[in-house]
Amino acid sequence: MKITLKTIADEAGLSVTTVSRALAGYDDVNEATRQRVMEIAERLGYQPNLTARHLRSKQTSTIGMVIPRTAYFADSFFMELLAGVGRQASAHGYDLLLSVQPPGDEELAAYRRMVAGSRVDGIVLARVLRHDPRIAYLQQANHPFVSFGRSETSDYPYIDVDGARGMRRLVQHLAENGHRRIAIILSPWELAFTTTRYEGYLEGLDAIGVQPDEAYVAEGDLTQQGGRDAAARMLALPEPPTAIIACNDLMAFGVMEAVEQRGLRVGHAVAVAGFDDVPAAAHAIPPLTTLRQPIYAIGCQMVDMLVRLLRGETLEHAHVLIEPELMVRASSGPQPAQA
Amino acid sequence: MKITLKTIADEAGLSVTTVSRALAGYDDVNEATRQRVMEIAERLGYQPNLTARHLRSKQTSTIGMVIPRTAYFADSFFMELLAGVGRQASAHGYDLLLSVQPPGDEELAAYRRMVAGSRVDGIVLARVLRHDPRIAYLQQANHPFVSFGRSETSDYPYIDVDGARGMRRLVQHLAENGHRRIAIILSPWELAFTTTRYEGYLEGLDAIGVQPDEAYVAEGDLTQQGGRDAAARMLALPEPPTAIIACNDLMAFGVMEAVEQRGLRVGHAVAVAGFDDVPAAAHAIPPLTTLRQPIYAIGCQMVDMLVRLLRGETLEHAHVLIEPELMVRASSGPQPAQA
DNA sequence: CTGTTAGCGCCTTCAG
DNA sequence: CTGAAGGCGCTAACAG
Repeated sequence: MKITLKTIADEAGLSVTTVSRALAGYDDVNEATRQRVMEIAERLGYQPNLTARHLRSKQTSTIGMVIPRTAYFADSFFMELLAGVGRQASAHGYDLLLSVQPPGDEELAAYRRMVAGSRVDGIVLARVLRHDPRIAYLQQANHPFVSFGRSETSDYPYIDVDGARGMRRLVQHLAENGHRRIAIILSPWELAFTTTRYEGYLEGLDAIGVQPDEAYVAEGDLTQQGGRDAAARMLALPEPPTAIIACNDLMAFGVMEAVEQRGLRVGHAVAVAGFDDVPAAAHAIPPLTTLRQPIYAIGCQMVDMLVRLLRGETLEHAHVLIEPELMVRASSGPQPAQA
Repeated sequence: MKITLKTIADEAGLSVTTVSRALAGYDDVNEATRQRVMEIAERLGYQPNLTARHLRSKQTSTIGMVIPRTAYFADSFFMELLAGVGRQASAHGYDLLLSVQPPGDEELAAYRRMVAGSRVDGIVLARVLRHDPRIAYLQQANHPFVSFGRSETSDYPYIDVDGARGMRRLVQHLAENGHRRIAIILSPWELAFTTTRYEGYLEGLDAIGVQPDEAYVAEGDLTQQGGRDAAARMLALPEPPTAIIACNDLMAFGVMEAVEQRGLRVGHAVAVAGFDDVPAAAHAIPPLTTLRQPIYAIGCQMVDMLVRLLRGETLEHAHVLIEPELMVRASSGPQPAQA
């Protein structure tokens, strides 16, 4: 038998209203009455029905997050983000509603259920697309959200890693190591960050006085396999690149495979670099040079922003740009680099 | 403005009831009427208020999970479990409600909110204690749940890794490599699995005809630091162990540190083994011999069990025991082992 | 085939 | 200081 306000009211010979107010700490309740109510509630182990409360109050103290069930779920990106989001949500007294969905229509439907179904107060989302239907929906529904990643076409609160800056820095680093033929394996174009990273790459080349070469630009699918295939094609060119940048670490691991399959040594004949700094990057052989995204911290910060939004505060900094940290490791030789 | 059944009812000149039934697909609605209702709902982008529906139906299609915010959260245990649980919950059409809490009273309170607050249909929990107040609560509240781990004192549906069997196997492996002085660094006693693993260790020693020695048994705290300290003490004994088992990989990494700090070589002078097979185990130097727990798969299976429970089915196998796989790697020499 | 009534459990006016 | 009434949005039983 569930204990409700009514149970307590009957037991105390009071009305539900009074019990509710006594427990809520209103000051228009006789102190003796309150004591009695509290005592009974305690004894019966009363726990308010949160569903009912949410229906009434139109607030849920819950933050929503939809996690795509994709092939490249294998990379730990969402898990780490989730850890940060969960951690900080907890700190602010929020729970997390999670929906794991195959990307596409079902994913969008999950957002609709959460938002229009009044299950969450706000939403955190990641992996922004250039034309992102989720964001279009959330904006049109006027529902609070913060995203990891930005698209140029519209304005909303986000945190993003400054991919352009990171890439410029990386190209510079490779140039300092003597490289001129620097290739890049991009992420799919529909991902918003692809554009900025590509621009950074081009700017980096420009800064070192190198003409971009179409043959040195490929589009990958973020998987290790994809990285390997793209790299294999490039290495078969008459003038193969001496350095290959991949837009994530997973593809970079694939690049390393391709380099070795050609009988070349990573960090010597060919420099390889990634993006993310997943845990495995430091343990790869050789350790992978990469641009570190502090995903856990970003998750925390997104929640901070979102909670402020939910409190009705206005964000002084609605657009946060974080510089990725260049982790120089042995994969980006040629000269022996320290781990 | 939120679109509710009433919005549609007004628009269509019908009662809320009829609209509800039309959308729910009842067959006592005029087909023409249904078409009209559906059309309007579609046009207005109607989305049922799930909170209201849950209140009415007393079902939420949501599975709850409370994640402790502990020091040893750093190990990826909960993240991997969560991935499995999320994956499979999604497959069954369930969402996940997550509450990250500091362990202790607040943790229990989170369970109470979820259960008594009617926010979830069932609960998945992990890291069972010998006397686990969460389980006591869930049993008393008669709320469906499945746990990863068992306690001997009471009966409920669980999945567990057969720690005793794993330890017997591991001790045997070490004995085959010539070890007789085999030490163990246990997890805290309050964790239910500590007992079974310790028993397996003792049985393993018995099987190879070795008398257990109290000096070779220590209690660790599951952290790397803790493993290092415990191992350092043992290695300082007049007759130090030649093999050290740690109850999780994190502590095993600490053990490896301690061994090296004493100027000894892991896998040669001293064999080291862990439990879990976290991703880093295979990449450690030398790679760590360990007992693999298929945590992701266990998460999936727990949800399968739970969903069956929620459907009112009875579980033919309410107690599932999984054998951990012994991953033999170089850390458990003496003779050079293959990775 | 459709509408009225009722209630899930809670909270917030508004009377008394 | 306390209670009655109303409604959040939805659905089920019962009339008509």
